[in-house]
Amino acid sequence: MKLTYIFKMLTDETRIRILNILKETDLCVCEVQAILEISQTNASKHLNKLKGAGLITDEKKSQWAYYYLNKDFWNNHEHLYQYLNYQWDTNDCYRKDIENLKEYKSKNIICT
Amino acid sequence: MKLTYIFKMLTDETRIRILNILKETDLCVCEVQAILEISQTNASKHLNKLKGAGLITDEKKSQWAYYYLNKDFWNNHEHLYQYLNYQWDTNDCYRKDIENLKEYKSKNIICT
DNA sequence: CGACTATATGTTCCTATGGGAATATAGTAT
DNA sequence: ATACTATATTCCCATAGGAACATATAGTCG
Repeated sequence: MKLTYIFKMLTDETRIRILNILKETDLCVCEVQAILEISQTNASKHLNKLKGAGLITDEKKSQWAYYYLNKDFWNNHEHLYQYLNYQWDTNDCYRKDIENLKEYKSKNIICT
Repeated sequence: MKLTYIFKMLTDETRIRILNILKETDLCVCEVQAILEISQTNASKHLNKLKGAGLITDEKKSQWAYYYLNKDFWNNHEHLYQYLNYQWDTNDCYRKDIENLKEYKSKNIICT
């Protein structure tokens, strides 16, 4: 895997935000869409891109596609993961997304 | 400084190679050009871009522009630096650039 | 001054990428 | 089968970015 290709995955704000919430828990497309307040197309496309690059994986359960961090990848890129975690922790935007995630989860909403 | 902006700086192979050799020593444009075997325009533009993003700094000495890593930046992005160092160390392409750098320096060439 | 070296910038071309809207596909429920 | 939900994909548009070439600027030397 080319190094520049990995960084390209990280040049989009939406993808960084997706990785941030996926580090907390696995999520399906419509949950990502709701939590980050982005369009379905957008969510699906970015998730697919991250999956293609191996940063995340998915698992289909009936009509849902659950996405989660690809442990193998991040174990092999430990420093990068630490770097991202620091950024996520210290940036209000990303922290807000995590709050949204928790609020959303607390509502026990079934995908609308 | 936006996180995605930093990653954008790292999506170009030439820029990654430049950072790799600059971590060893400061270099002027024509040295970068010679060591990486790229065009003068290319070297200058990428160096300027890295400088604009704060990843490197420069110092003008008569007609030369010496570029070097911006310590302040990399101290604030320690994990990212460690990640890059691991990549540079374990990748033959980058190691070859370092060899070229050392060979070039051993010749005591004055910028041609 | 003119010639030369080092560096920076502008122009053009080409490709890559993100987003929205619409559409397609697939699974579920009735 | 029909309706509905979840997800993926296609088309289109706008923009960004890199490379090459030419040109401009700046400093040095004679």
